[in-house]
Amino acid sequence: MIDRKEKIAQASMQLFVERGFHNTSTRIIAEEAGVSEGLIFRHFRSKDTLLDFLLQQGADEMYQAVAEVISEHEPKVFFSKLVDSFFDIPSDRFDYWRLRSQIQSIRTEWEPEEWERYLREGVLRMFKKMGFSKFEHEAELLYQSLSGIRDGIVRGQIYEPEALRELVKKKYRL
Amino acid sequence: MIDRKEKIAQASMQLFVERGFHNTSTRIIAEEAGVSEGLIFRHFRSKDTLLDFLLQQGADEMYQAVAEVISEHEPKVFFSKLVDSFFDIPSDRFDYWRLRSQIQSIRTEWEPEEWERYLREGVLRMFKKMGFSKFEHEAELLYQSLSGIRDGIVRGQIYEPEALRELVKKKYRL
DNA sequence: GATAATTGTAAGTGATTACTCACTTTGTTA
DNA sequence: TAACAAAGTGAGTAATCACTTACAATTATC
Repeated sequence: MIDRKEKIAQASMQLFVERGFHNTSTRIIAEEAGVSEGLIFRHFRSKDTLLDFLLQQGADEMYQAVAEVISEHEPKVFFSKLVDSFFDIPSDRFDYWRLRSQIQSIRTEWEPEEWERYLREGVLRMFKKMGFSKFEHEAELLYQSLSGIRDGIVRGQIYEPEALRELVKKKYRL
Repeated sequence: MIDRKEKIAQASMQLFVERGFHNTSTRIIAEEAGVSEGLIFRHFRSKDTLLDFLLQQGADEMYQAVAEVISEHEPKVFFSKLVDSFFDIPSDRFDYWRLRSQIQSIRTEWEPEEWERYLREGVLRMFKKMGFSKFEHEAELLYQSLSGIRDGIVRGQIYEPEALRELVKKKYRL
C-alpha cells in the first residue's frame, strides 16, 4: 500500500529542485511518481497548489524548529541553539531550502514567512537584552551571515561546516 | 537609431528576473523589446544563448571588479575594498545578481565562475598572509557572510546597508 | 452485500511554447 | 547605382503545456 499523494509530493520536490518549477511538466512528475497525470490534479488542484503544499510542509517544520530556539532565554544557550539551527539541516531537507531559494527569486510578491519574522524578532530581542549598543545591526548582520552560510551548505559549497560552526560560535564567544 | 540587440537583452533581463527564465516566453520578450520574435533568434541563436549572454555580461563586469580588489596587497586596504565590493552594488546591477541567483538554483551543473574562484583564492591568500591560524575557515566564513549580505541587499531586505557595512569593517578592525 | 464515496486512469482539450523560414527592408561598398 | 550582406518581419511549425472529463477500480459505511 503506497501513499500516492506523498509519492507525487516527493517526486515533484526533487524535480522542481533539479530542473526548476516552470521547467518541470506535470507529465514528467506523473511519470517519476509512477501515477497517472490526472491524479496530480485530483490531489492538488493545480501545479501551483502543489508547489504551495511543498513550501508549506517545509515552513511548518521550520516553525517548530524556530520555536525551540526562541523559547530559550539564557543568552549563551540561545545563540548556540540559533547557530546550530542554521548548521544542523538534515540532508533530506536540503531540497526544501533549495526550492525555497528558487521560488523566492521567481515570485516577486515573496514575503518573509511567519517563522522567519518570528526568528528575526527573537534574535533582535536577545541582542537588545544583552545590551549591545547597535543591536539592530548586530542582529541583521548575524542573520544575513547565517543565511549565507546555510545557502552555501545546502548547495554543497561548504566542505567543512563543523569548522565553520565552531568559528562562528567562537566569534560570538559561545 | 536604436540598438535592437541591446533592447532585447534589457527586456529579457528584466523579464527573467521578474517572472523567471522558464516562465518568460520569447513572444513576450519581443513584445516588451518592441521587436519581432524572429529577431531574437537572429541575434541570439536560442533562448538559452540569450541567457548565457546576460550572465556573461555580468560576469565580465565582476571580473573587472574583482581584479581591482585582488590587486591590493596591503591587508587593511584589501579587506576594506573587499567588503566595499559586496556593498557597493549599483542598483542597475541588482538584476544581474538576482538572475544569477535564480539560475544557480535551477542549473544543477552550476560551477563557480572564474571571477569567483579568483576572489576566493585572493581572500584565502590574504588571511594566510596575515597569519590567521585557521585562515581557510576565516576566509570561508567571511565570504559566505558577505554573500548572504549581498543577497539581502539585492533582494531589498536590508534597510540600512551602511550601518551594516561599518559593523562588518569594525569586526575586522578596518 | 448493496450503496456511496473516494481514488485512480486514459484519452482527450485548446492554448502556448521555442524556433524556422520565406521574404522585405536597410546599410555598405565597389 | 548595382550588388551583396546584414537586420528585421510575421506567419507558420510540431511539440508540449496545464488541465478536464468520462469512466473504472477500490475502499468505506451501513
